[in-house]
Amino acid sequence: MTQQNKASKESKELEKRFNEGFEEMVPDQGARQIILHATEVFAKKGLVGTKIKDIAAKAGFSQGYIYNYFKSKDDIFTKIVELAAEGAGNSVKYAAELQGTPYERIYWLTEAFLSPESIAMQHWRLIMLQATTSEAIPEEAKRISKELARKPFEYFIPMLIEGQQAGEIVQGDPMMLAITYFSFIQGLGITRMQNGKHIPFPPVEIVLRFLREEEGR
Amino acid sequence: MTQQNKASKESKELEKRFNEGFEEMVPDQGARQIILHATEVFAKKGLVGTKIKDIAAKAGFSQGYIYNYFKSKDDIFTKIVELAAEGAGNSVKYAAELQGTPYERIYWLTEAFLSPESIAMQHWRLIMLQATTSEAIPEEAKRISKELARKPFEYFIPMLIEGQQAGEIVQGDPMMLAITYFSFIQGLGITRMQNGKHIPFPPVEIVLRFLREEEGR
DNA sequence: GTCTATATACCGATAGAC
DNA sequence: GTCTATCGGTATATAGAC
Repeated sequence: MTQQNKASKESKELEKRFNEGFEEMVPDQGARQIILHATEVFAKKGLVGTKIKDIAAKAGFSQGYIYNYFKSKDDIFTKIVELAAEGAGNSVKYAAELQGTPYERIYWLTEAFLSPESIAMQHWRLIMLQATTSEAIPEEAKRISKELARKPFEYFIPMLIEGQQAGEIVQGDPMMLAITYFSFIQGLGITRMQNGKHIPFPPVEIVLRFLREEEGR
Repeated sequence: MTQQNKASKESKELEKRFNEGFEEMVPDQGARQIILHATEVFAKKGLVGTKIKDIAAKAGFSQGYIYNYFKSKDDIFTKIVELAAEGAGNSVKYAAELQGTPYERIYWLTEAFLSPESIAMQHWRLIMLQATTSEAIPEEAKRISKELARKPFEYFIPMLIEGQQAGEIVQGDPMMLAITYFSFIQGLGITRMQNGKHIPFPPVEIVLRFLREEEGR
């Protein structure tokens, strides 16, 4: 009766992939802790609205101690942007490598993206959003987000083309369809963040209907 | 060949409606000027990232002079949130009143929302986004945005239901479909803001496919 | 009317104490 | 290792000059 109660094991795997590489990219345990807390605060208050004190308080440190791990607030933010962009790319890459038809793989990916459980993913997304829309952002962070934002497309578009050839995906410019897809996902993610888990939310089938080749044609 | 080159006259009318009431709600000419410029800066830098100096410079005033029109930065921001929320409601309301089938009216509305010409509308939307996602926002602004955010739904949902009865719109919980619709629009609007006019963008037909009742069923 | 100058406060980053 | 104290810079809002 209700929407997707149990996520497929594939989508759960994808969620995990999103965070893979975190340990390697940030070897220090304390730094990871700070990043986790900082992500939450940045997502809610923005870069400028976030005070080092806020992050320190959440992480259980004093204000000054943060500077033993990072040399500036911008530094923390930039690192998070890097991790988030990397993670998004990895999810799509892994989805592309799964066993299944193109539509099935896109289905699992969508399921992972929209899962209400993956709060972390929603936070990353809000930070990426700031990195790409706001001007009050360190140049380095903008550069990274621009550079890495292409990765998801690189892996997604071949899946679309494959699906078009198999007659599963609607015809049309694959780049345009990919842009539409990620815009949709972004919009739904934001709605999730704004309203929490308990509003009516579309099942994956509805979200992907714009991509689906109609059987009756 | 390319996507919607000429917008329908209906959608242009809707864009205008978005700004209607601006003069009445902000009678003072100088205040309107400041709001227009402030909207742009807030959209790009966020509330905290925006300095009164930025707004003043754009409006051609000295920093201190702004305070002859508004008593604080929060005051300006809150006013903008109010105007934006009101405008969004008015667009949908007017769309619901147009002559045409439910699907046609939703089509025109979507056209208006996605028009690359209506930069102002995209700016309003980014500010509404901040008002609803950020914690570093005056309480009053949050209250207003929460209260007025329901208006678009009030006018949109009856159109959906009418369309369902006419067999134009897919079956399913109208609230869920409306949430999906506005999420989609929001996501596409953000993509527009991030990338400008010159990336591949879906025509309205593609965007609305998830709402369309399939003929072949 | 509009600008300049300033008081007040806050925050980021450093340096030094324990 | 972790915290406290502080310096310097910057922004808001006001008050007074022209």
